[in-house]
This record gives sequence, structure tokens and C-alpha cells, in this order.
Amino acid sequence: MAAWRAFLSTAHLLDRRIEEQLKAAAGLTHPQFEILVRLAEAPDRQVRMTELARGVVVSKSALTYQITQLEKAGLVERATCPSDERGVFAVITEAGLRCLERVAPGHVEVVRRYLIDRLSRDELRTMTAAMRKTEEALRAPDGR
Amino acid sequence: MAAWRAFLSTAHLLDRRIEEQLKAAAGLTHPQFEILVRLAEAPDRQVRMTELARGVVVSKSALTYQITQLEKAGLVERATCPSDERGVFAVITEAGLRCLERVAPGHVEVVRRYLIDRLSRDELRTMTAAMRKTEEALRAPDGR
DNA sequence: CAGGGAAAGTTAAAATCTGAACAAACGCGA
DNA sequence: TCGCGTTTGTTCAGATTTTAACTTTCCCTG
Repeated sequence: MAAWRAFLSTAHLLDRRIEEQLKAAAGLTHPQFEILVRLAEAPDRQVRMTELARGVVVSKSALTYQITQLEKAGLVERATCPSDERGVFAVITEAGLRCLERVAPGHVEVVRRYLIDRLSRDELRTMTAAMRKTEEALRAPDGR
Repeated sequence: MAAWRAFLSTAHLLDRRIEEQLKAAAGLTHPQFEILVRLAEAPDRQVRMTELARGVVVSKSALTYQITQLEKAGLVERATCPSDERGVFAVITEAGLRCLERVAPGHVEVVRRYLIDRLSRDELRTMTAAMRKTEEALRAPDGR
């Protein structure tokens, strides 16, 4: 359980730092930033709402809210899905991409400074593998 | 960055599972549960508000809110601090302790199932060490 | 091809969190 | 001892998240 405690505290503390950095650099929240990253990486720079929600690990309604916010800020747009009348694509705009380019370096810097650069290559590899295993189990519908 | 992604997703997913389990088992949120755990472990089963907030990694105002909720539920009480007129102790009640005893096993079970038991002894040790280093850095006032 | 259940997004209300402002109490240096 | 900057916990307003409907559309089955 000690491991779990450390994990939990660290996750919260790191999240807090990141939030602070993003807010200062671009007025973005962490979830908003995550959304932009995922969109920027996606083919055609667009992702379906539900898939995006799963990726960012956020409820569908929270995503609806955040996309609306990002839309107001001009960083994202909604597009209807041709193949499925119900579907909605979130699409990152040019402004969104520029914003991301501007903010990403500072973000990476924080993650490196507090997490990545403190770990040896071995530690990093081990931790990544461990996280992957856990994530996989958590994403499995039955909890495996 | 892949490590970071895995870490982030896993933390969110696991948190979600835990929240779900606690809600079902006792109507508690994860922060509320954390608060109870820390109080139960403390000498005299009481902790000062500010210290508790630091431990649980939550803002002071969020703690005030949660303690009020827990007080309504009869799981926690507030006590004035004799040595410092400003200070407030959060104290866990008998009912709080009983609640914790009832819920803790299920909670531990979830954490083990998804995180602990998936990792080898080595992985676990490495990860704990890594988290401790990171946590220490994040808690240092200057970010070291 | 009609019906019913499942899935996609949104919405509304309630709960929770954040940040800033605040009042009270502390404590240190002049 | 006085005064001023800190610390403590709370409060308030605003932002965000959650949960549970709800609408629309899809798709499988008979």
C-alpha cells in the first residue's frame, strides 16, 4: 500500500504543477490541453467525441463542456460525421495548433523536470511497462 | 513522454474505479476516504486542517467543504486546538472508524487487483522509489 | 422492413473544486 | 509591549464535473 500512497500523492501533486503551468502559459486547464494534444495527433486532426472522451479519460458530458469552451476560444471546432448522423467530430483549428506549439515545450519541461529526468533509464522502462499493464487491465471491459 | 501518457491515463482510470467502488460500498468519494484513512492513522485520530490538506493534496477550501460533509454524515468532528486559537482539528468518530473498517478491505482489493498484484516485486519496488523521488521534488518549496 | 435495444451527444441540476478575499490569532523584531 | 507581516480556517463566487434523463440515430433480429 505504500506504493499506492506514493503513486496517488505524486499523481495529484504533479497534476497540480502542470495545471499551474498551463494556466499561466495559455489559460488552459490540463484536460483542455490533453484534448488539444490528442486532436493534433489524430489523422485529419479530428476525433469523434466518444473516442476522445475515452482517450482523455473523462465523462462524455465533461467533454461536451470542454469542447464548448475550446470552441469559444477558437481552438477547436465541431464537425458533423458524414457516415453517422449522430456523430460529432472535434477538430482542432489552426489557432489551436499554434496554441499547442506555443505551450507544449513548457509542459514537457515540467514533466521532465519532476518526473522523467529523476528516473534512470531502467526505472523509466519498468514504470512504463507497469503502467501499461495496469492501464490495459483497467480498460478491459470485464476488468479481466 | 510515452511513460507520462501511460502514467496519466492509468492514474485517471484507477481513480475512477476506486471512486466507483467506494461510492457503491459506502457512499464515500475518494477524497473523503483518504481523509478518513489519514485521520484513523493519526495520533489521537486527529489532524490539523492545514496539515490534512497537505497530506491529501487538496486545497484548503476543498477540505473545509469535505470535512463539513463528513461531519454531517457523523464520521468526523471538528475540535478546537488548545494551543492555537485559530487551529481546528478534524477528528474521526467511532462511526467513522467503523465505516472505514467496513470499506477498507474492498478498497484494498481494488488497488491490489489492478495495480499491486500485476507488478513483480521488482517492478513494485522500482516504482515506489521513483514515486518517492518525484513526490519529494514536488513537495520541496522551491521545486528543487 | 418494422420494432426494440444500444449508442452518440447534449442538457439540466446537483455536487465539488478552485482562487481570491476575509477575519481572527499568532509571533517576532523594534 | 506594540505593530506588522504570517498563518489559519472559512466564505463566496465562479468554473468544472458528475449523474441521470432525454433525443436522435443506428443496427440487429424476426
